[in-house]
Amino acid sequence: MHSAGSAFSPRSLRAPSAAGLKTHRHVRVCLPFSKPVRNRWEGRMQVIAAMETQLSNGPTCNNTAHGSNTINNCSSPIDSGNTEDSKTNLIVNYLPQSMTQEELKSLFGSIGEIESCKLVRDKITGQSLGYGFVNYVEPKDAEKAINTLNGLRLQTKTIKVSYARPSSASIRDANLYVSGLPKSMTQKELEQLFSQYGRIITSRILVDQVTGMSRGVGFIRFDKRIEAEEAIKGLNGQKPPAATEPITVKFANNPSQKTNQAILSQLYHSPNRRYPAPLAQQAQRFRLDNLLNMAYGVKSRFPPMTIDGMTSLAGINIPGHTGTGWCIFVYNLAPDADESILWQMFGPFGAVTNVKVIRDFNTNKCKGFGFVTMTNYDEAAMAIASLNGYRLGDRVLQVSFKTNKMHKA
DNA sequence: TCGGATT
Repeated sequence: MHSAGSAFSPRSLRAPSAAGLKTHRHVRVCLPFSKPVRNRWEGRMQVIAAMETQLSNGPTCNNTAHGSNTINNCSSPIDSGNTEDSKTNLIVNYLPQSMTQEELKSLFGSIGEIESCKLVRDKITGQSLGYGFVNYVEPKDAEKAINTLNGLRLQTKTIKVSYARPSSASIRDANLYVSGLPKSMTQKELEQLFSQYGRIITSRILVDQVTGMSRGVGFIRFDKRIEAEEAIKGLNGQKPPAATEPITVKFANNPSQKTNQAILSQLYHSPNRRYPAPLAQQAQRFRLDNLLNMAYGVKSRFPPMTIDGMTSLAGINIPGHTGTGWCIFVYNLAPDADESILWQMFGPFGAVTNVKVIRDFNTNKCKGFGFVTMTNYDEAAMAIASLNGYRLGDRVLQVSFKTNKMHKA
């Protein structure tokens, strides 16, 4: 966030460092004084100022890292001896979702002449996938771009600029999703665990945005797909050293899938939707109950605009409320229930952002319950009031806001 | 009978 009247904050730039890559994350920018260089900085600042003004603070979107440097990359003799790697082609990761190819070119063009520039987009939706490629004419400019733009803060993102690996089929689908990690495990320990299977390109442990604590899940991108396959064979279901629970290792979802799902969900809920869901008419029947509920003040009990402030400032717990919406517990689902039934049941009531059927790890059958996240309180309340007691097949569902208490004896 | 977590 920047103050009014100064769209550009110098602290969001990393200063160029004589030492090179890694030492200047918190160093203030010092403007060089020679005229051509100074103009470059000014040009870059204008671009960034324009972007920071133009790009609203929207929700953070998925990015994909395909680069060539791990975070604690120590340039090894093996790497530097590789003459096949391009010295002009860069991959830029963690771009703000709304940044266009033109803005990318403008930003990197302030360093030197660009041979080509490509922002990678989702094939179907055209949405940015948050990364792109910049190929310079001169290797010197590529190096300079890494030194001056890697780590640049744009919006809520810190961009990563590194040499791109040569495009190849063998490096595709080499990204792993890891869950069940001990909360105490560090990124370094995660890399140590996986490095026995190959060269790690990127690694990450996701953290809770409020507490900063590990969420026990993360990503490992290997250089080669076969390395990732071997890591799954070797580590999935295994206990890391000193861990009490086994970890799950599988191929990561494509980040564009979630975007597509969200878009489909939005289409589904658009006012112009022509074809109602199979259960919509049945759900409609319950809206009378909803009116009664509203008359009893269900909606006004938690004025939506104040919920976030209440929970964040006072730290109080409201059943079902999470940072991203209202979580609903659905009980008495059949063993063969799947996510689509939850979409069908809850979709007609409003914005559904997530559904989940909880399955047994071994049998993959539904354990009898699931969760639905809805954005708006009143729609979630309506769904609960309507669907609690709903007869699905030969089962009567129980639907309520999710609580924290465990019901196992 | 109240999870998993998808950068």
